[in-house]
Amino acid sequence: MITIPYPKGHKIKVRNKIVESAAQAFRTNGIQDVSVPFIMKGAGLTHGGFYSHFNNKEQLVAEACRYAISDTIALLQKVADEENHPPPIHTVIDYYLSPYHRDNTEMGCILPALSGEISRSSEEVRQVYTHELERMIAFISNLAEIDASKGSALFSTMVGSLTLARSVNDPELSATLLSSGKQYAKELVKTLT
Amino acid sequence: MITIPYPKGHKIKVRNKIVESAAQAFRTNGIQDVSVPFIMKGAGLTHGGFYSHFNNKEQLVAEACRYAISDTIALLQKVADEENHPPPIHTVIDYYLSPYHRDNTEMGCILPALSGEISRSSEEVRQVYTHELERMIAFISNLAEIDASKGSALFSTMVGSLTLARSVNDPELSATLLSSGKQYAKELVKTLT
DNA sequence: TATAATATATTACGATCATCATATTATAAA
DNA sequence: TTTATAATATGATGATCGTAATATATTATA
Repeated sequence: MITIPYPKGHKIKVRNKIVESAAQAFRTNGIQDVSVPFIMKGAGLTHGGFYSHFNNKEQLVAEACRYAISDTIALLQKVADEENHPPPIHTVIDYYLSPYHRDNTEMGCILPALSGEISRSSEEVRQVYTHELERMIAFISNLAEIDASKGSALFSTMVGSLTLARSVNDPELSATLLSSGKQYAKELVKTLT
Repeated sequence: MITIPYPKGHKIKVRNKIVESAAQAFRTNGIQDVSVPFIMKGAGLTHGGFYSHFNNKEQLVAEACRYAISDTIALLQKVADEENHPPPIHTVIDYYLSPYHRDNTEMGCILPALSGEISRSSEEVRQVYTHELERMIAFISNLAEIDASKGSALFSTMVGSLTLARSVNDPELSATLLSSGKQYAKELVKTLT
């Protein structure tokens, strides 16, 4: 009676591809600068089918943010597990404030790229963003073995340094922002009460 | 022979009003979300005359950034001069990471609001932005009596804390981001080498 | 193979954008 | 008061956006 015209799970897979495409595009070009047709093309589709997957662009923004931040936490966890010599939090700080992470925004943390725009987004999007940021701060605090208050200051330093390092034109200033951010972040972990 | 139909300095005054209108609008709503007609309306004009003042929107963005950051440095200088009891840098940190500054973006520092978008702007805009950020870091370093490297870490912490505090939905987390940012920024000034 | 149902593509709509061409207004000088 | 011209307004253009309606393509089942 009931026929299933496409393979089971097909739509979910396509939907995930759209979210992945959006997450990558948003990190590179912001939210407002990325159009629905562009996102759909990135997922190998045309724009028409978009609204059979999402109610509107805002809903996709929320899902893409959740996906991107979860993805970054998982990546940082992997980075922390890789090296055993320095404290794991040092490895994560070094990665987060590396030239590689600065220069490859499409694969990197979404927070420095989008926090400004998120402040002006819908409550739905901010709700998701808040929850994921809480998870990120918990992850960082746990890794550094500090409380959440200190952890939020640590992560703020990391985000601020990366944000500014990406915004400037001068390679030397950008390098200074990264390295001084690294140094202070590490000292913050052990020095401050 | 040569007649001057409008009062001397009239056009410059109007041009400045456009830049002020843009600076305020960009801080509140970002660059891409603010249209030329909207900016012109904010200056009491219609959109048509825009291109007799500026070659394009990008040029206005650069000028508005320069204006806004200079304006903020001047404001912070005033804040520093107001109170004499605590070290001036503490007064500035307290102001920068206050709920008032977080909640009144249209009058506040442009850097947390726009750094993400600036990363994806033209070289012309990034050039101006870089120069003004250098001035800001010099101002902060001088006020805190620390070197520019440490000053850039300090300012990164301030920017990161304010950016994240503005992006989240939860008042408690936002307050934590502000207060822990304040605390560690102050400790950074005196503690770290 | 034919059918039914669903996923995707094509096309269209109204809005808004940056930009530009042209018309109108305002005012200093004659 | 008239005139010349700079400053501003009006209106238009082509592009692109988010969104929706409709047509086509796809494939598990009968």
